Amino acid sequence: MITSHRITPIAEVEGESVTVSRLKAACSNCNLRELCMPAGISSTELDQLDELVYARRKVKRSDALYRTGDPFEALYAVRTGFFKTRLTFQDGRDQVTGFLMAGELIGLDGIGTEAHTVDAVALEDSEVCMIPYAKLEALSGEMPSLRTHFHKVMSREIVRENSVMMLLGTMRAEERLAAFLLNLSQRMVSRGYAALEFHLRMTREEIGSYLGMKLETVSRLFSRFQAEGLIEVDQKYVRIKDIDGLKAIYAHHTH
Amino acid sequence: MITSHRITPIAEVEGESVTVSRLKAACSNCNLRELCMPAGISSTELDQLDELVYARRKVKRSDALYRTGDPFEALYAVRTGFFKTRLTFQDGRDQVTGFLMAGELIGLDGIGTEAHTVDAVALEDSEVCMIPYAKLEALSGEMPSLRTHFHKVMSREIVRENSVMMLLGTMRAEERLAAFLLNLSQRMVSRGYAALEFHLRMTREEIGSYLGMKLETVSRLFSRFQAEGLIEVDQKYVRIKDIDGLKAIYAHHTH
DNA sequence: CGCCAGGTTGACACTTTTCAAGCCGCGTGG
DNA sequence: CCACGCGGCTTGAAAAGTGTCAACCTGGCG
Repeated sequence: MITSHRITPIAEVEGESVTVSRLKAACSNCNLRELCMPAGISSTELDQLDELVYARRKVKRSDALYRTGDPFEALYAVRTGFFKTRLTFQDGRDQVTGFLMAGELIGLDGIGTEAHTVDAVALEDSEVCMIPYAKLEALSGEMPSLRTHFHKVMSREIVRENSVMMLLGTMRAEERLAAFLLNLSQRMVSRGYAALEFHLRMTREEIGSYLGMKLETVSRLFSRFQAEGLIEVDQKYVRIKDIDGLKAIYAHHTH
Repeated sequence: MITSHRITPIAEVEGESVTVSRLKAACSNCNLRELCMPAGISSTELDQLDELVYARRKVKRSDALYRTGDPFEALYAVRTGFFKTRLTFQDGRDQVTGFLMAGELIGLDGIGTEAHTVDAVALEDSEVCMIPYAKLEALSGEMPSLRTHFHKVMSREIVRENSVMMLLGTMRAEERLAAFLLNLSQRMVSRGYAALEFHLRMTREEIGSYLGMKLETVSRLFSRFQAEGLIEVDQKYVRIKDIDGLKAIYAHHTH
């Protein structure tokens, strides 16, 4: 068990303003605990978890939390802000593989090869809790509830990606965009934000990249959804006016 | 620790011929060990692993190893044969999310919700090793090397799915099919089979489903690849004649 | 104040799907 | 043993959906 917390320099990324603070991150006080950590955990276990979270780190908008090829050291839980993960193909094409908000875990891609396979980029000024992976491995040996929870988190990521595959493989552009808006809305709700009104943190191009379409198609669809009275859009601002209408597009499958 | 191996009935799936045999599956003797299990494991640890694999199970062609909604009990390592996993959407559309061959692990989708979220279907008469998940959880508490290995396997599955997302999101049909053939070829090689000649275990429709295109498109592309001298196709038989040509299609990105 | 990234919209091109017809090969049953 | 049926595959022609290219707009920031 670690009793004195050493402050050591962490991953200095050239040319970027990365701040690491030892604030004693304290899962035990964190209001994201429900999202982030195993439910029904005992208070002694919670103390152990507090050992796990090494430090917080601030990441400025458009800076990378890590990059493809970086050695894998830690997982990160988003405290505040918004990230995307981006996979770059050998010929330079890239694709957004995920958008991450508060309480979600970034970095699972690195475990398998001990190096990151995607870039994680902040879409707004953000803060993460850093979870050194070696500690997580060790602690999960002693703490079955943590282990089980961690496995569930990974499995759910696999399942999420399955449904993205289905989205990309079988759905039309309008269905994908409806699914995307509904998914965002739902995640806002579970964080206590308004369900039907939000600011997009990403550009049309990033949305399109995630959904496998061009930015022009995204833009046209926003316009069309608005014309049909489903939503109200003004640049990054979106208000869902007819959620059932969106659900119908997403699921009803006119064919 | 379990010393006497009880033979209890396992998941009786109605109307399907599922055979479970207690053959003392014995990872220690298994020629798939390199694929399936952590490298550099000690022999005492290997004995522990043998405890983990509860039984083998035969699955006939077109039967399901498990179905969406089935309670999650175990992971399965493919011993022989070939499987697909299939995700079904609420409106009935479905998509193949993976093809699995010997040494690969099926069932990770179930951990997160304790119920399976896809169907796993044998594409030929197959046999799997059953790994009860509760045992894996428990044993991974005691055995760091197993724990680490398991986490890597899950992470690699996430990474694999990332690259399928890229395939579906950014590549054209011909690029996807080339990527598919190259991937199959590579996996054959790592199992000691011929790299450039194989029998497809899946239909055009299943390939198309996995790659997000219609079976007619798959068929046309096979014909075109053949006409261009890249491959030789006769129904399920495929021979790669110009692997560099395929790689060029996959990666070169004519645009 | 002017630039520029990000967004919108139109016209047209291209890829892939859809629909349709026909072929092949294999297993089943007469 | 052969005929039949049927799933799986191939191919063509037309339609639909999305991408490409281009012009223009807007708002924020240096």
